[in-house]
Amino acid sequence: MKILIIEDEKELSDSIATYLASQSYSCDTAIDFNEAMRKTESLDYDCILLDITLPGGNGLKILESLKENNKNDGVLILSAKNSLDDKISGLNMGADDYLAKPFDLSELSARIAAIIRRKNFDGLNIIKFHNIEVDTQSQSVNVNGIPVTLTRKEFDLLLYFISNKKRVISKDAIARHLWGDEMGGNYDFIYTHIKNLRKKLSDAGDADYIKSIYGIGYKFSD
Amino acid sequence: MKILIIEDEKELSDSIATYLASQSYSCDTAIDFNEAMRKTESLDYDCILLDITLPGGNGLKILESLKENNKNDGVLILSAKNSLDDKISGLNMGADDYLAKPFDLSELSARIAAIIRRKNFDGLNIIKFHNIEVDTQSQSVNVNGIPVTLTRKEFDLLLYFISNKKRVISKDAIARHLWGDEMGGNYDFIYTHIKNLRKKLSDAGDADYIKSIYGIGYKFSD
DNA sequence: ACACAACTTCAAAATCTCTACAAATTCACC
DNA sequence: GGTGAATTTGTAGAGATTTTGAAGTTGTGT
Repeated sequence: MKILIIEDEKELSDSIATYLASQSYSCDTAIDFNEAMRKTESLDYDCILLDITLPGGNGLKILESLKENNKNDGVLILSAKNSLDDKISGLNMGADDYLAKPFDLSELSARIAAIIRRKNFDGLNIIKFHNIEVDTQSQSVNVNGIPVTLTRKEFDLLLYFISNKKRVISKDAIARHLWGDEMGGNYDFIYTHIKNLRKKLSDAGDADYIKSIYGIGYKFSD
Repeated sequence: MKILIIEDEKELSDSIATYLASQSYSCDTAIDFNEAMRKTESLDYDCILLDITLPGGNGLKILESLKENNKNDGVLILSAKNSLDDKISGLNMGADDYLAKPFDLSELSARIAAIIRRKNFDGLNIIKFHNIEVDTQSQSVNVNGIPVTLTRKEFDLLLYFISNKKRVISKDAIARHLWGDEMGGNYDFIYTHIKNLRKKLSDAGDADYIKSIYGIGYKFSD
């Protein structure tokens, strides 16, 4: 799960990132308006932590732009202002939740989990594709009723494929989704994880739904 | 056994918590709608005491959300209103029992015990998994007919595993179930208790049903 | 206050996963 | 078909997680 922390107080931002990393989220950070716009435009996040008061522009603009572009990243607003006004305008603009500073990291994490749950699965935890069932809560996968144990990266990969099924996904998008945006143009680990995932799925009697698109990436479909 | 007390009168909430703690339940509290939603979403309780009239939202909404998410926490409704209406709508929505304020703490405790008994064991006190028999009343365990004495944490752990058999359980879920939600990201005690539990079970001639899921948690199955 | 049991903390060893690199294969284009 | 680039596959070492044994702390009953 990828999270973007938009927050200008570097210390706070770092401590959030460290904590969320320990909860096995991968985090990017943005410290001003421009960096935030750049990252939200080019990448998809499962959840964005958005500080309203930001150098270079109002944080609500970022929210607005997300909605205009039909992105459906979850948004959790962080703000020192505990004013009802901010809360209301944020939620009206489509933010998913609001948290006033200062807050507990454990509370933050609980709310992020709630947002991601709601956003992705409409209250359900099981996503299916043909004979593959992915339970996002228990992080378990069944194929033809047979339980298949995947490693974390394999699970993330399969989940990403399934939630983008029938669409072509670039290796770059996969890389950024699973590892964040700081990585050279080396896709060796994608190749390896895909190989392992393919093997585990086919061992469970599955057709190979992971189609390679030469020069571009992959597509998950039948 | 974990109990959540959703009640905005802090004094009442505290006295319930103190009393139940003396009966060796572990209690969390929530004083308004949002806190209650957060805790019921992220944690599993054996029984939830639910005050209907709550700042921030109607308590019945919480009940509704529990049912939608297929949680099976037991629910005991507390309300000052002794009106038939409230009682009926609560029970219709799947609450397990109803208690009008003011009430005796001893009566409350008796009803909680009844709910937990019903919920977990359908009137029976013995849960089985293959050659393991867990008697929840006497807190005793038999493996292949041989009595095995477990400590309380070990017993809780085994009970949690058995009642969630064949599902992957995150270390986090285990931690929250056995210790509540205030704990850092340290799982050393889980490791130790699992080690001890495994040893006692295998000493009694059991296969190791406790499977480790690397990076996630455990699964109790064959 | 004492003894005993239960629980937690700590650190090492064992195990598993991820990444990096290299060889073999496949693909698109000529 | 030949060629170079891209992908697949195999393997080993680095890194992270879990297991384990043991020591330290807390709690309970007498």
